[in-house]
Amino acid sequence: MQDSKGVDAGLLQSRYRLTKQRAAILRALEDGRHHNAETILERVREHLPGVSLGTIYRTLDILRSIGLVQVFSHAGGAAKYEATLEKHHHLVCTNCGEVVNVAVNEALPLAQALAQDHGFDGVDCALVVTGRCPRCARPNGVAN
Amino acid sequence: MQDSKGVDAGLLQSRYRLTKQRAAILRALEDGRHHNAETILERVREHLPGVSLGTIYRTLDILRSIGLVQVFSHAGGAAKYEATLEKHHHLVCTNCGEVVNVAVNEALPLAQALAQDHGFDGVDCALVVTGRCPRCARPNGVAN
DNA sequence: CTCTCTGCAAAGCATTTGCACATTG
DNA sequence: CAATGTGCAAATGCTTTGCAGAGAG
Repeated sequence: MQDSKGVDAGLLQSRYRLTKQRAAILRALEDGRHHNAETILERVREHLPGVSLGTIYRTLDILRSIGLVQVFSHAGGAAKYEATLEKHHHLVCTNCGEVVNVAVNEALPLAQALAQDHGFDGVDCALVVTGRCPRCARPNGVAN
Repeated sequence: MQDSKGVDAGLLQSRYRLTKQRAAILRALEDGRHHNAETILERVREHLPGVSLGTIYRTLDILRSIGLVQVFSHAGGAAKYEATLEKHHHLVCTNCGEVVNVAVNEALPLAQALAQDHGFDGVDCALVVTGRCPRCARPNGVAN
């Protein structure tokens, strides 16, 4: 909880209030992993039993809009949310939507240069590599 | 239509039949741009009026599962589908889901190395950079 | 003749939204 | 007390799926 100050900072700087629900949602994302709305609700309810799913979604959308959270959606499944903590890369399975974090060992100015060239505001976690995760990878054109 | 042979090749090599519906869907994606299922349906119906939306989704999922199509999903909107034509990068807006293609000027062995290290089967279009597109980019923490 | 594919329509489900009340500054 | 946030529940809309008939090999 000592570095939750750091996590909360972004919200405090924004035009949004830091309510106890929002703080709890940020706390639920502090493990740096990827959770869907349902899982986040469970984790938040451990501390705040009354919270509703609508609030989870509304808050996650706010956090996303101010860049504190990244979203990974894939067809036919719930989106996965991750707090923007430290700079790192992602491996996303094009089949099942699995997301794996990869530590950054070297700078990647190329990605940011690309983004800038097209007027994009780059975020911290800039690089996403898509492919088949080991579980989904199959020798040939075998479905799913 | 002369390079549709190339597009169709992947399907022919798979265990799936190359029906006229599937060929039409591939043709609808030949422009290399990003379309949602509804738009693809419209384009396909110009040639095959009877096609249903269910077939579009079923086919797109097959194409995705054999690597012929890439999907970009974002919360609160329809997924966008793109044929895997030439190697290129993507800029994805974390706010509105806008996808912009970026030509590849230099090789990116780093991304593929990352994927391999984690047992991922890399696909052709490997690099996705997430950020705010020019329309969504705002000076400060202003929502949406 | 068997297996695969398609159209249709219904179902499923994640996400969004309206509204009344609570909370915050 | 004015503005923002929340809970609840209903609505929305994309996507999936079951089934019967059509089509392909």
